[in-house]
Amino acid sequence: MARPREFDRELALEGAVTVFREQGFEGTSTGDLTRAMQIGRQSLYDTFGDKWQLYLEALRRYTAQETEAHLAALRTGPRAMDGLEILLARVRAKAGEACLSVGATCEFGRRRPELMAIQQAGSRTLRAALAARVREAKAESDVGETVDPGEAADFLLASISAIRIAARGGAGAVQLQSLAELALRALR
Amino acid sequence: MARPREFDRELALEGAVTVFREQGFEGTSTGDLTRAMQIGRQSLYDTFGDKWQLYLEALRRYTAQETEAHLAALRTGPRAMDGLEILLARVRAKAGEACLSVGATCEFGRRRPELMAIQQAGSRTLRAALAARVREAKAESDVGETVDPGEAADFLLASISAIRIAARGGAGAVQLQSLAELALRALR
DNA sequence: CCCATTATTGACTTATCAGTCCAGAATGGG
DNA sequence: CCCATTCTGGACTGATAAGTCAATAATGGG
Repeated sequence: MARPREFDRELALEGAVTVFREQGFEGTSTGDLTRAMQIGRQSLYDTFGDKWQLYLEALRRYTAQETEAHLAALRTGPRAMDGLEILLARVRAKAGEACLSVGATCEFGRRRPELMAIQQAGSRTLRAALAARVREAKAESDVGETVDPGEAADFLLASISAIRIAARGGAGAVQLQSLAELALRALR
Repeated sequence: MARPREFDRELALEGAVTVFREQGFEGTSTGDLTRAMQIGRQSLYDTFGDKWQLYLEALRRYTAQETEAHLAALRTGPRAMDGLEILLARVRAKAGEACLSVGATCEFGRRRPELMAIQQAGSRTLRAALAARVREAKAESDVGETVDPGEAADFLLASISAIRIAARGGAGAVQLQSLAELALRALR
């Protein structure tokens, strides 16, 4: 048999995610990547194809993990509104590191269909879960009757981005909290 | 006397702003710049220093213009709340082109002090004007009594970014409108 | 009309980038 | 213990990047 690879593929990918989050695609060199991933240049190309494929895979991984974490937070009870609050609390707590999804959107806009597809796959399920939770919260009278759950879901997704950008721009924990509070206030 | 320059400095700068907005700093080559600015390579370096200096000046110009436009919208009456609505309407209408400020924040975070300084200079005056207007709207009972004007101002700034990111990600006019409506609803 | 001065143009330099090649090292089934 | 296979690391390549240089063109005060 052949020599087994010395590095952990998932661990390496995680390293790539970290660099791409901080520096974006264009701002990251293959040297940055091999250093962060702790693998050799050739291993990178053998394992992931090229820089762009690696970026796509990093985004896929990031999106999947992030979506999962959001869904888990959202499930928190007892009331649906608790889930929404916990979700935003998590976003605030993790806002110190840049969001790869926001970064990708800023960097490429709608120019890369493959990118759009990955983004939308993640946001669709999240949006649906958010809308469902808003509907519950409405039934529990924590959300106003005139609020459309779909619109609210989009608004919450946008608010998550807003909190993350604010953090990247230097907003402190207190400010992020008031952003989250006001976002939820919009649903009352 | 010497030969006068053949191009309009301000017009050239506007061209630079356009490219940087769409492609970011790292994503823009000097070739992209000279093409968009309609000037020669040497003229670019003679007039603006280097790519980074040009980026800073583009951001300064963009921020100044954008701040001015926001302030003008904000002044609209008769009620203070009208100013806020008009401001967000303008943001929605212009969201087709990327925001250079959001782009800079995503691309560089808090890594470049010069960049931070330019950003903050613009957002300080805008934040103050927003807070003042919220205070007025409060007096006119269009904004809830428990709302802190400073926090509301930060929230509105964040919402502006959110609308722009949503648009860059492909959100349509209808969706942007509901985002703006919900943002204002938070102040009620 | 001349010439000091500045603008323009395109060729040039140096560095870095993404991606490839190759030689050597490690593995484990036979 | 051998060797087909696969991994690894460093040297290499071609392209493109930012930034400079030098030769030429245009201007207008003297």
